[in-house]
Amino acid sequence: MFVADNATAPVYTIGECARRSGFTMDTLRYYERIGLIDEVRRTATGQRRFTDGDLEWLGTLKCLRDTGMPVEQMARFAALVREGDQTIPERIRLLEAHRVAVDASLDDLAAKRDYISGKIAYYRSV
Amino acid sequence: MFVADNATAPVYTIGECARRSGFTMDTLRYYERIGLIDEVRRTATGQRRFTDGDLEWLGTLKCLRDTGMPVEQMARFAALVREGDQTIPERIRLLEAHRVAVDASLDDLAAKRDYISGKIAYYRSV
DNA sequence: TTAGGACTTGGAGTGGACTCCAGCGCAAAC
DNA sequence: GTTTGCGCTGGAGTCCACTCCAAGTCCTAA
Repeated sequence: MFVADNATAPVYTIGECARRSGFTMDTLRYYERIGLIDEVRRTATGQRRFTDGDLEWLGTLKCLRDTGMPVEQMARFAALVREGDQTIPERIRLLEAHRVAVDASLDDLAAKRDYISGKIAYYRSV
Repeated sequence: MFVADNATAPVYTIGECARRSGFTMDTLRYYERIGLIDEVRRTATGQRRFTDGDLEWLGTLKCLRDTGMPVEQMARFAALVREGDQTIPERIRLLEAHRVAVDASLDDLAAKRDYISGKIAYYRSV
């Protein structure tokens, strides 16, 4: 399920990977440079080839990023993943702390949405 | 209800206003400079004195800002408010468009929170 | 085989939203 | 009445997260 046959697994150019992941090509290269993505495999001539595994990881990164996690914290998470299974408890702690933050921002956002609705209703009543 | 007696209405220093509004003093001055806040009243020696009315407006700005509205769009909203009641229909349009955006980001955030929860559950199961 | 698009690099540049600073005047608490 | 601290200005600086660039190489479809 997670480990595809390398010989036949589809690989993606950076353009295709950008299309599929929702990041730009520049962002993908940037993320690789700062260590958010492991060294991406290359063709003999040096072009990047992303795998489905890379895409899955990028999906996780997208989720963390879009929920407001700073790049630096994502980098710490990426480092933990690289270190192996013994870091799973710490990864859990990190994700739980993040979930708490996301929940708080959901609550805050919902309250503010209601405030905006109230404002609209007020303007309509004028 | 909205128009207090100016002679006795409480006024706030910029520090107090910062504490109450949730913006920093620097941000308040910055917002005034770029026209997000009307010219704030001053003491004879030039110090700012914010009123409850200012604070109410700052509450609206905080709400818009915290829900992701760019400063430039808030400035357009502020300009509409300054122009008077005939701009109310346009203000409604602006706020409704913003509410749609906020709703979308609420949905997105909730979905991503669930993804994170799933990730945590997965790590726990390992 | 060749045209045109996709990809490479390191480094510089951008945009948004603040945030800080120096050097000063004013306030208010003891 | 002085010290401690708050506030003033204009302009420069910062931070984050990209984003763009030039000059070159590579890939693919006709």
